[in-house]
Amino acid sequence: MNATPLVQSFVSHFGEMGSRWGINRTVGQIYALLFVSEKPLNADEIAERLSFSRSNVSMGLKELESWRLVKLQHYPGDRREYFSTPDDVWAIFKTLAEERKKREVEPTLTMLRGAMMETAGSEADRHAQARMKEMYQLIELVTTWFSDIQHMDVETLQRLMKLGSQVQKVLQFTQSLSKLTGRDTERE
Amino acid sequence: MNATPLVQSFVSHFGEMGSRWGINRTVGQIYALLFVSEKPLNADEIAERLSFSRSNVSMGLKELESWRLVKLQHYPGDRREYFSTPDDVWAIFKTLAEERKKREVEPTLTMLRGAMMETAGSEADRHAQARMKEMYQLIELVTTWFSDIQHMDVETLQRLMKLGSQVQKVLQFTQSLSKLTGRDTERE
DNA sequence: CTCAATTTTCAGGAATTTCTGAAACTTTGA
DNA sequence: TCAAAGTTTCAGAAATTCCTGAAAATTGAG
Repeated sequence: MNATPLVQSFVSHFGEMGSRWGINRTVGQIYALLFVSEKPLNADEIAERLSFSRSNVSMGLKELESWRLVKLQHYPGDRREYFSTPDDVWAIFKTLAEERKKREVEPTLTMLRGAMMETAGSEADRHAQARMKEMYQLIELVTTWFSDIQHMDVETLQRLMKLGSQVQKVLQFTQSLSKLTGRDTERE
Repeated sequence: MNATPLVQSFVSHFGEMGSRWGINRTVGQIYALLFVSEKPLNADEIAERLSFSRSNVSMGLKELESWRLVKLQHYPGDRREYFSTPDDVWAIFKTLAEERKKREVEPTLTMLRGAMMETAGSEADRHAQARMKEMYQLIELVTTWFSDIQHMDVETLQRLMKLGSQVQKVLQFTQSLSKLTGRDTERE
C-alpha cells in the first residue's frame, strides 16, 4: 500500500474491525480509503493502493453498494466509475443503522413473531414463548424508537444527545405538567 | 437436537444470526438455548441438546462469560456448573451494548485520537485528518449519549422511548422556556 | 493426600470464507 | 457493427475459522 502512515493506520484499523463485525477485511479497507480520500477513486486506483486484485475490489464495491455506503460518479470523457463516500457523517450513520436494522433486526423480529403464533405443546414451550415475547417487545420498542429518532432533523438530534440524561428532568417536568392539564404526552 | 420445533427454530435462528455479526454459530445457539430454558443447564446437557462436542460447549460458554451474558450457579451435592441467562431483558440489552461499545467502538476512538495527534505531512493528510475528526466527534457524541441513557432507570427509559420523536416538541418547549429565563439547558 | 468427577486446553482435521486470475459480459465511441 | 475499455462472474486455491477428541489440568470429597 502506498499511503501515508496516517491513512495507512486508519485503513488497516478498518480492515481489522471490519472482520470483527459482519463485513470482511477488503470491504472495510476499501470503505476507509474512500472515506478519507480527497477525491473519488476508480476501481483500479483502489486495487493498486490496497494491493488487492481487481476482482476483489469489484466484489467489495458491490458489497458497499448494497449497504448504500458509496456514491458513484462519472467524469466527462472517462468511462470508468468513480467511487466516494457521502460527505455528511450523520447521513452515513443513519444509513448504517437502517441497513443493520434491516439485516440483523428485522429477520429476528419475523422469527419471533412466528414463534409467538405457534401453540405451545408443553410447559417448557410455554416458558420459551414467554421469554421470546419479552425479547420481542424489547427489540420492537428499541427499534421503533430508533427509527423515530432517525426521522428527526440533525440539529434536534444533536440537541437531544447533548442534553444526555438531563432529558430525564425535562421528562419529569412535562409529566407533572400533563398531570395538571390532564393531557397525556405518551403515545399508545 | 432434541428440542420442540418452537425452541428449535429459535436456537437455529440465533446460530445463523450469530455468524452474521461477531460471534459464531455455537455461541449463538448456546445462548439461545439458555435464554429460553426454564432452568439452568450444565455443559453436558447443552452439548447433548445441541449435539456439539463437550469441548466446543466449554469454549462457547467461556466466550459468553467474557461477554457477561451468562450467570453461573451450583446446586448442593452437585459439582457441575449450571448456566443461565439473566431474567431481565433490559439488563441483558445494557450488557450487550456495553460490551459492544468496549470491543467495537473504544478501539476505533483510540485509533482516531492517535491519528488526530499526528502532524499532517501533506494536503491529502490534512483532508484525511479532517474526515477522521468528523467521524470521531460523531462517534463520541453518540456513545456518550448512549451511556448517559444507560444510566437512567428502566422506567424513565421506557417512557422516553415511548415518547419517540415527540420528544422534539418537549425539547422545543424547554428551549423557548430557557430563552425566557436566560438559562441554558444544554451541557458543554 | 488420593482419586474420581469435571472442566479446560490444544493440535490438527473439517468447514467456511476470502481472494485471485481467467474468462465472460457490458458499454460506448467510431 | 465492431473493437476497445471497463466491469463482473466464478471455479478453485489460499487463508481463516471452527470444531473435535485426546490429554492435561483443576476441583473437591473422603
